[in-house]
Amino acid sequence: MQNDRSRESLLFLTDEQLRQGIEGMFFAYRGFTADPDRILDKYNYGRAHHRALHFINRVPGTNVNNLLSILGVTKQSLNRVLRTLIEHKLVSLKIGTKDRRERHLYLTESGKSLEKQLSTAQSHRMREAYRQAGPDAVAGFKQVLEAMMDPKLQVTYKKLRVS
Amino acid sequence: MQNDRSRESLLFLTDEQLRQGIEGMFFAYRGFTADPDRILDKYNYGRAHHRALHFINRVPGTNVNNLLSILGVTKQSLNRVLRTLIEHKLVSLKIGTKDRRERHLYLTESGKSLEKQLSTAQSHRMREAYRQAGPDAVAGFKQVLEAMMDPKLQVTYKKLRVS
DNA sequence: TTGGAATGTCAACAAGACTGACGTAAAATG
DNA sequence: CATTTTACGTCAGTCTTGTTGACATTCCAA
Repeated sequence: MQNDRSRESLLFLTDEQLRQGIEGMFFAYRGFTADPDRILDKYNYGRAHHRALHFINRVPGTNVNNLLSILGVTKQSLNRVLRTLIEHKLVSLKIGTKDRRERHLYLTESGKSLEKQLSTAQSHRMREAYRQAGPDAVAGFKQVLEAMMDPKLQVTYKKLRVS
Repeated sequence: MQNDRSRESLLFLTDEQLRQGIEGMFFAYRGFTADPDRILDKYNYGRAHHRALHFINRVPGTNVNNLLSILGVTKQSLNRVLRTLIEHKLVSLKIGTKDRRERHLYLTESGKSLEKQLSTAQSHRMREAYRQAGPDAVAGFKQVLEAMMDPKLQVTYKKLRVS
């Protein structure tokens, strides 16, 4: 068993297999973003807006620093996106009661509505891919994705899972 | 069996499951590009250069149009990248013998060397992720990725596989 | 009370994507 | 042979999203 396992592990990790994984990630990510991108275009937003909406929805009341660490961009970059979302009333700010330096972020009703539109489109493709591949494949898919993350992001990812 | 299958399929496709897949793709893609990005930075290149090098290496002698359809960008965008790669002697041009309008693209020795550096770094992470997840997980990973692609890109992806 | 943390903002810049328009060479076609 | 189409390059301008650096404000905590 241990031997079979080892042999298999050695065999299946050919350069060709790895290359397929690399190209798979590249092409799949294009598909992954394609549907939301079309919706965002209509409202003159970009992927950065989508990401902000997604994680504010996911962690309502998050402060800016927390969001920054999830998104992995600079505050200046996030701030520009956040400013337009606030101007357009998709995101609302609440100044912290305990620590009044902190700004807590929430989606407004229209923010929730757009987020829903985007996640529905993205989930639809994900659902179809899951359905085609089957439950076992999905389990494997997630295992590999998780193992591919930087350790810190892996922690972030898991935290989101339980919160 | 059919019933179990159906029930399982319905059960495991919860919103939470789909959301995890979405966030998994987001965080994993960051890991996926992190190592090559560090190398590219040192040479003042970007991801666009990496992608061009990767696919020219993968399909030596490809013409510009074919590369465009793989990368899914405009010719102006690709041209900018290609121009610097040619100036820096990482890529060489050969005018087609049969159709002299076509430019066939090849990596030079230094081009191959940089591509090797990049793909080694990227493969290393992929290999580790594969090793951690195991062979069955890898098979599932690829199935889901493939099912997530746009149909046209799925064809492109498969063509690269056999060529 | 003062240092540092959290946040915002201004400015400048770069990569990398886009559109649109135009030019050239060569192949394909009527 | 004349015309059209194709392949490719290029110029110009715009947009999004990222970066760094500098500086101001607010306010918690030592």
